[in-house]
Amino acid sequence: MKRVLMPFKKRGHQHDKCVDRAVSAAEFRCAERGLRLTKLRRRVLELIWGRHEPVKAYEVLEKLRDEHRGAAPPTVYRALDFLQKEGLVHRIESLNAFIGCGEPTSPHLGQFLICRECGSVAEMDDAEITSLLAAKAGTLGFQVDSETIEVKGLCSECGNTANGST
Amino acid sequence: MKRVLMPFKKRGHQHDKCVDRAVSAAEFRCAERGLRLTKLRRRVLELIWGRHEPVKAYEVLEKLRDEHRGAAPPTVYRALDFLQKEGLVHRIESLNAFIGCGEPTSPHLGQFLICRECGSVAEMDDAEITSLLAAKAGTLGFQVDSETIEVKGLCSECGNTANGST
DNA sequence: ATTGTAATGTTATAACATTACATTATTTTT
DNA sequence: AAAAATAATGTAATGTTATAACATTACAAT
Repeated sequence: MKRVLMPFKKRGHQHDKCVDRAVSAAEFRCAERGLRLTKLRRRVLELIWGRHEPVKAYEVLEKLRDEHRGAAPPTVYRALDFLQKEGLVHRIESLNAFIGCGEPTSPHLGQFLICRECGSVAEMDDAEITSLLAAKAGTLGFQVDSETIEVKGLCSECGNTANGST
Repeated sequence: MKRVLMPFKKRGHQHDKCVDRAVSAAEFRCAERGLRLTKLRRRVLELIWGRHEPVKAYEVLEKLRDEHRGAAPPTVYRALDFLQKEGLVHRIESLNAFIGCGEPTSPHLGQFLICRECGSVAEMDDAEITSLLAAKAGTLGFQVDSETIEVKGLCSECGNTANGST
């Protein structure tokens, strides 16, 4: 019942590590479930993990094309569908973009905090929020299946350095 | 600090009333703010209020064209931008669609409950949810500007009649 | 070897949204 | 009332995001 699946990352952190961790986790998940993390899928996952910001499908496509002639929209969207279904990436609905999942253990929906300045995203999966929302929905007789929660604002790093200090 | 801005509506309710109320509210809001609810904007608002379900921009466009030759995508999107900015309609990000605001007093973001069976939508604006979310975001040093909350599930009417009773 | 299934290739198009610039309508200023 | 300024709309083109439809290839199971 962890709450923060992916915090905001500092500029200049060792990002290779993040990508490696994500790919290893994906390999483990797929092995566990008897699924194939093909070269294509792995590469799309890496490209999504290029930054801690949402990445667009057509950006992935463009990069993919540099190394894989014949890549087309379905190539990317299929890989993304697979990765999403397995909980390895999330779609950010309000941006039409995708981001690597901070903790691809079991598929889940997260709550996303999106910085309006730097674009970075943190992922939470907070049970209190989910259950409060379910309770409130319940008062209207609504049974919740899934939730999309995307919050925009200012991350700590951008908030601190904004037109003020030092 | 009302919580339910628009409940689920029964099949067969007097929907004309809903539309009239929405248009009147819009007229009032615009008068109050010195804005022009032009014929076009009013008509787009009516078309969005055609159902208690999200309506797509190109659906509006198609209907508009029946009565207004020369309607084009910008015609619709401009009207929708205006209506959104004034808090008269909301955009449902996860559906690329729009829905009339249940209580267009002051602009706000709502929390939307979307039935997977019948497609109807209820709108809440629950301060507890908003403040819990802000508090949780705060623990990560994140300042919330705005939130997108869209929940999918089963409304009471569909839940009751689903493959079970009677 | 044959067959079944999953994955990918390929072409085309659907669906959603914006840019850019011309024109018209309305309000404000003189 | 005329001129100027502003707001709204018309129009054409284009940009962006996503899927449909069908062919082919890779891999696994028998």
